[in-house]
Amino acid sequence: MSEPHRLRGTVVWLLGRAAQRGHQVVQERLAAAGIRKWHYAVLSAVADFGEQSQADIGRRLGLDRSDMVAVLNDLQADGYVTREPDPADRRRNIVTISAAGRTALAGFDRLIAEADGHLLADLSAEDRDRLIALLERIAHV
Amino acid sequence: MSEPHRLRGTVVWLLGRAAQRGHQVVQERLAAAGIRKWHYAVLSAVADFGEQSQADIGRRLGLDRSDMVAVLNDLQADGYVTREPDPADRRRNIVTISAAGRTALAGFDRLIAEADGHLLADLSAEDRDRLIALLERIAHV
DNA sequence: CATATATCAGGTGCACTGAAATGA
DNA sequence: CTCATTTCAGTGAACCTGATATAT
Repeated sequence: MSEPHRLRGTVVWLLGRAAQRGHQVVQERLAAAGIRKWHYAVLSAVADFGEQSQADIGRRLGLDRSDMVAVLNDLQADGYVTREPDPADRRRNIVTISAAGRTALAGFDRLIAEADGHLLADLSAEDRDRLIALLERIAHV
Repeated sequence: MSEPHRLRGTVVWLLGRAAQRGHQVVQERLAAAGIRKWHYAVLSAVADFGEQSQADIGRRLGLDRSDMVAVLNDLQADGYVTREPDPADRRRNIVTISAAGRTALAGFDRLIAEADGHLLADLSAEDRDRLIALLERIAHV
């Protein structure tokens, strides 16, 4: 039950399959925590970079402005972030992580680390570093 | 405009970004040819392995039975494949590539090779081999 | 009876576009 | 007036499930 030789030879195909498996591994863990991958990414950005506008977060992560609204609606409903208009520029919403958000994020971190470990179970530490270095050169960074 | 440190450290995230970029590079080329990635994959499978049922192709590629129907509808409408009931087992459709399908596939091959080359432009031949080897160990293969 | 195939209907997450309202 | 931000409405591709008709 092997793949066509054309597909086995293409990196894009292989990359897609690997990423799909990675996504599954992550998703099944995050789903148990009630979130999806973009919730984790946005919450991480808010935690790392402090108060910032939605547009800033979106540009950092490569998340569309439209999807950002939906993700923040969820995070806000869960009490993980707050949205307040920026007094200095009232077009903007300042997004801030809450105490509950930090606590939840710590739990999500463990799930992500577990997913990463599971995905890379067969690779040595050197292989993981090599893979990361190669992917960074492809992902445009 | 950097990423959160949590995301930069996770392979799943990086893998997803790299695959997304790869998908874009492929998609914009295949779209110009009027197909999508699964059309190429299915056509490749039919070309490589000869006449076979839809279910066989789907299992080879990891394509859902439901989406397979839609892809084959398109390929058949384009005259790239034929679907005929198997006389030996009339539940099955025998899928066969046509002459036009082979001609089109040769063109698609060039597009995919170009996309792969573009995606891996910064990598040496050794790096590409290393990347392929590492991805195969992740993709489960 | 159980199993396999092809098909259809539909749901969800994701990437993306267009337009509107508000404000700098 | 131009531009940026947020929000809403909606599209398309990918992934997946359930149900049905048909044949083994």
